[in-house]
Amino acid sequence: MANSSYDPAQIEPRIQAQWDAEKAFEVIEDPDRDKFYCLSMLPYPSGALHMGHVRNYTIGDVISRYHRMCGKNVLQPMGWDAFGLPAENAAIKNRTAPAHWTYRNIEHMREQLKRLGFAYDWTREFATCTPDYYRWEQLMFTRLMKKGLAYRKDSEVNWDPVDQTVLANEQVVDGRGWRSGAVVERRSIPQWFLKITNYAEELLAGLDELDGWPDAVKTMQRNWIGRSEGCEFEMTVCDADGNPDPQGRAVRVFTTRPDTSFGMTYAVLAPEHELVPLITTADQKAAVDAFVEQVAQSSEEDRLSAEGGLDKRGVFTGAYLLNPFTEKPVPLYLADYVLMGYGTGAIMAVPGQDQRDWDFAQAYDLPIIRTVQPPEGWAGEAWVEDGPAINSEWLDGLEVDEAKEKATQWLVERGIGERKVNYRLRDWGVSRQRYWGCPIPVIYCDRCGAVPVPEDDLPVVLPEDVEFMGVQSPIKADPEWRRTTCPECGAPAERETDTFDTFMESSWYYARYCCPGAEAQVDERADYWTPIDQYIGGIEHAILHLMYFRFYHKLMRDEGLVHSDEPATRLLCQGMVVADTYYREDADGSLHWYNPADVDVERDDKGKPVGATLRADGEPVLIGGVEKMSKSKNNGVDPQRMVDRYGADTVRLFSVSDSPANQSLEWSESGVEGASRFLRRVWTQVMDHVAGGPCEALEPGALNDAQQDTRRKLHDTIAKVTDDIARRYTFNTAIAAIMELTNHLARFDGADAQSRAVLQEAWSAVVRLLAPIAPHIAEELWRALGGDGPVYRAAWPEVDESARERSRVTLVVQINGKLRAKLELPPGATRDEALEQALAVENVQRHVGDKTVRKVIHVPDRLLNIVVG
RNA sequence: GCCGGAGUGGCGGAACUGGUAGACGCGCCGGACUCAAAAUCCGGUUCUGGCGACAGAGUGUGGGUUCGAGUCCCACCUCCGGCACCA
Repeated sequence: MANSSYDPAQIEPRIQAQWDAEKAFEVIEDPDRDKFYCLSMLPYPSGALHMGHVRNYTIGDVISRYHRMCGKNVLQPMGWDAFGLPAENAAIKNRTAPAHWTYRNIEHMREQLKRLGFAYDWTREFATCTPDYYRWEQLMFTRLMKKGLAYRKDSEVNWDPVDQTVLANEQVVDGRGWRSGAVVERRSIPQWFLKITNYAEELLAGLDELDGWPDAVKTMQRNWIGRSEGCEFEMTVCDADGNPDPQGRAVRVFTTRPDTSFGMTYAVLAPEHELVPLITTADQKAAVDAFVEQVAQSSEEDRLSAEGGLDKRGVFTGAYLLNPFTEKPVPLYLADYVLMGYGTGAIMAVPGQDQRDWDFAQAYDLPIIRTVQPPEGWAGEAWVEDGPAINSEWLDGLEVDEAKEKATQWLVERGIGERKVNYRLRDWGVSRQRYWGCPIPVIYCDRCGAVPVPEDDLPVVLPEDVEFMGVQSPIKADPEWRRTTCPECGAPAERETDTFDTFMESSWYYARYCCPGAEAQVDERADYWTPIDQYIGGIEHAILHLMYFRFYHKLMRDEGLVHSDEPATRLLCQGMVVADTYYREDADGSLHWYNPADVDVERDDKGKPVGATLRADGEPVLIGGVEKMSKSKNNGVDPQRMVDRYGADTVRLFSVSDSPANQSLEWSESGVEGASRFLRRVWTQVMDHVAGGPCEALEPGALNDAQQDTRRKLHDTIAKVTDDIARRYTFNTAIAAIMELTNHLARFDGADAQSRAVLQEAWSAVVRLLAPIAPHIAEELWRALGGDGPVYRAAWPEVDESARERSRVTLVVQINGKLRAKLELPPGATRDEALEQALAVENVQRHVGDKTVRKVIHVPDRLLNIVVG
């Protein structure tokens, strides 16, 4: 094999077959070794891999292979998030069953992953749409029902009145059903929820312990949970004169600013509030009914588009509430800016201290009383910052924090209210009115109500061999599937036909990988592997998936299934893959997008792009800038084509070489060629070295300067690459350092025996440093260098600190902070020695001239700054 | 509006703890090899002036701290991401 040229198409499948034969990446629990669980978020089997997958899985594979070489017992599994709406859409389009489409895609994508050489333990693979998997989440759900952590309540859905079906949000296009084109209605139907809010405090507090998670993700989750402290108190309904409601009704409000209560000039109920029909006065009934109807009609989108809330709408109920602080009545309104889903669905309004209340008060001509003194010259509207209380009787003069505390105590002591913590987080609605999902294991009996399917009757299997037309779920359309008997009373009953949100499957898959075949959701093997040591996935999952995943881990912990509090200790969110876009504009203004692979770019003589033409017709196209790879901008690059053309190692190398893992990666064909060129150079250089025959043993004490320099460079590089991969996730700088070293080795002229020994040490290290990133070529070169066993099992190179010691260091000489000279000195030079040497340099003398040296800053072995003036 | 993150050559990016700004790669320019081209190899490449040694300027803008600032502080501008009437 001496000097054959680098041919990835020939090498890579052969190496992959070898790994398969050796069962190279199959692992079992081993209590005597440190484990490392490295997990990339599992893919949805959409049909083919895209570059985002390649980048995600390459990052995971680099980390996995690195830790394996460091001697860890590494688990890196892979599977399929196989339920979901796209399968239903594809089923309609291709006239096949969703299951068939899904399994076929899995077959294809598995082959693609294998062709990329990822070190997965394929014996642990599963698809979440199989009963062997989802039966366990059905079991967990029935247990949660019994614990009261799963409950049913009415909630709104999108209803297509023509197709008579519920639509997912993605199926609503401009307020109309995607198939029927009918205007979508809001309908309230009973749905299942999991009480994630019971865990709000723990989910929030746990973030403080997750040192290995990006701050961005933790911040987003904190905001999403949205904890706020305040108090809830009651106000009695009354008339304009303060005479109490004969029925003794009262309204509870939540506020974070009890200190401002003396400035309450009105109060507001959400339009959906249960008291609305009960307390509205006869003369206001017509107006209130009209308003409630108007709000109900306006879709979610309308309410969202009125964001920022300039147009706050409302109506007077005719009723009043008695402000306990002033014992005076304030008018009670309905308004669309008060949400039923947060707090109590009712607020006290203090326009002086709340901008929304200010806006509403202006629009409805309500009085404004300031209760916090704004600073001098304040010309704004509501004042929401700190300041002394005013117009507040016994609170006057107190700062906000003191006044809050005093007002709260006052409410508590009188039994009017209590301290209360509220969360923005809502319970997790898990019902989906779709077919292709895990059936919710519930039976409805007229007598017994909603009954969980008994554990022995699980799983409730979703039929896979179905006709799917897209109008209605086949299990909803099939009365036979629904029909059953009540497990409690034996009377005829019906099954739930809704299925779970697919986030349910992806909330616990990581634990199932640990224990294939377990006769429980997970078994004790999960305690060996979890928590995940390194989790990798896109930032788009920062909130939903990563919150449900943490929640579900705690649910499993509380069922005694796992014994840690958090599912993953380190999280890396990789950046997106982006690419140039090119387009033409038609006469009618519509844009046509052209794939970067079909476009030639023209540049000026500085290399700046000045135009682009479509290769097919030679006519110009416009440059549209860099965007996330997408179908709509036609700037996607097919990984398969890249692997076919350049090989898996090149694709892997490029996908981590051009930017840090957590930043976006700009795809460029010439960059890929650069990666390919680098691998070919390494190949040629190693093979040239190997062609020189066996090397004698290295004698570190007997090396000349050039040989020592090379060893220093080598061991500096090993240290840097190790730190970059293990700690910093900066594979780009790791690769740059390896390239620098190979450039150095190419110039290292060594035909004598010790030079060849240095080169042998160096190449053997370079090949191992590259092995996590480009494992196939590394395997081949490792063998050529006479390495022991396969490179994936070889030991990660160790740093020889003695090789890094320097006989000369570069001392930078500055005059008044400006670089004027560089000195090569032995390490450890004193300030005076350095100064003497520096002043001997002509350029330094020239800049010092006859000026006085006022100060000398000396950073040993690094820098000397001479301050003159 | 609120909360994050980021602005550095022609481009992607490097500079990790306040100490040589521009590593590495791409692109571009020049050269070698070749009948020629591709591939490969060698050299150059922040801007301005100079044959050069060198000098001046330079990390979004304006201030500040410091012997020294891409890095720290203050104010502002722009872009990206998240949340969006959460009382």
